[in-house]
Amino acid sequence: MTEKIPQSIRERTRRLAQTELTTVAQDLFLERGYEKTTVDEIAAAAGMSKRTFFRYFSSKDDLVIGKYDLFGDRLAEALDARPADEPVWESLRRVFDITVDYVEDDYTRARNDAMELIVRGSAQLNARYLEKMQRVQELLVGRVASRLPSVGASPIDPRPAAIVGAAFACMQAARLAWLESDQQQPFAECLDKAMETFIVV
Amino acid sequence: MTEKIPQSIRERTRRLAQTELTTVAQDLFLERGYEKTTVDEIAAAAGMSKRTFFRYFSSKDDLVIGKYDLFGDRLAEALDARPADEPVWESLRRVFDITVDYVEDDYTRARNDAMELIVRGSAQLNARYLEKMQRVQELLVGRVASRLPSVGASPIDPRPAAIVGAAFACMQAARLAWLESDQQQPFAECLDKAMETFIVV
DNA sequence: ACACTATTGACACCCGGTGTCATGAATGAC
DNA sequence: GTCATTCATGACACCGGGTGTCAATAGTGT
Repeated sequence: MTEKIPQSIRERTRRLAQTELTTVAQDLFLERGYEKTTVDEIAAAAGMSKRTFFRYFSSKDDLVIGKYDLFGDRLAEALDARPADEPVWESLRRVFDITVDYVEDDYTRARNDAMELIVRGSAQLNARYLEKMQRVQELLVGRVASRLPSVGASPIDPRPAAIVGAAFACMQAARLAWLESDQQQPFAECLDKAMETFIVV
Repeated sequence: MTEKIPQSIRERTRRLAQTELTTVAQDLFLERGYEKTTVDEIAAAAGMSKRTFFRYFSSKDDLVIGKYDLFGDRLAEALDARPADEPVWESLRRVFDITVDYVEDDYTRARNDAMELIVRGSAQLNARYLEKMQRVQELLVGRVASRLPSVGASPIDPRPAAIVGAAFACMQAARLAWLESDQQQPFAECLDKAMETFIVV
């Protein structure tokens, strides 16, 4: 009876080490930039060896953008929770409320924005980020397809992927506009404005 | 009178070496995959040293996706050539005719498709590809913004980026659908179907 | 106290990428 | 034709991200 919860102590210390590592790394990134900070330095600053760092994160990129792996699942879950007869575009907008809450949350905001800048500041990292987002989109495409009035004729329908991709494009655009406007108006409004540009047939 | 054309012999041999390198590399990539092929191997197969390889391509990725740098300029140029009073969505569709021609060209098709598979087969490469495409999009956003009936009120308008992003999402979706349907119907039809899903306000 | 297991660091190694330098070939001037 | 310049090349050493291996050690259960 030493293990009440499936992942206990070991797992918990692991999480601790990871968060410690990320905070230390963030400071270094903000200080001298992502690419000019070596894994050796991060590891040393956290009091461990490079080899051990790679036991906590599969890569240097993963330290920054690894968290987006859960993001996809959360979106998929949220989409499943929407009523089946709701127009897809509306469903997607509601699903993005997850992002809205996350982005507008005062508590995590400062750190998020910092990370956002780090990601945009490195081509390497930005590339990885976009790839992750593509993976996230793939999780949604199937679900959108099943909600679409299928036109049996066409062999493979490009529309589900187009709709999901367009929705993500709106979110990216909204996020960028929001960041560049110094958050004058709520992010939700930016997103609404972007998504209202399109009427989905 | 040894130099009729601004870039002659030197530049020409350079191009030759580059194409030689790419064909050799493609063969190796198709044989054992992108990531399992080292730059040393590519260079050796082309009869040169690794150091020389990097004088022809700035990176291993660049050998595969470097060509997309020109792509952005061509799209921007094509967009500039569209009538100013044409609806943007229509303009973008017409601009994408460049891609349509390229994709459907029988001569380059086999090689393109091979490259496409290589790119999709490597997370690393795919990430870089997406990043390049984002850069391409950035070239178009400003132009779209200037064509949009501007609503002076909003500080920074998310719509231009959203529109361009959505258009690219349509192109990606169409390309994927076309590839997966074994090119039964023309690519242009896939693209039309994807883009007709949206009405841009 | 003992055995077992997970974590760690040290080390060697691979690969992508860069700086440096000496060699050598093509080019141009005389 | 000779000489000097210029550019491409290869060899080499190096950096940083990432992995495999192994021995030492710490934590845990009995």
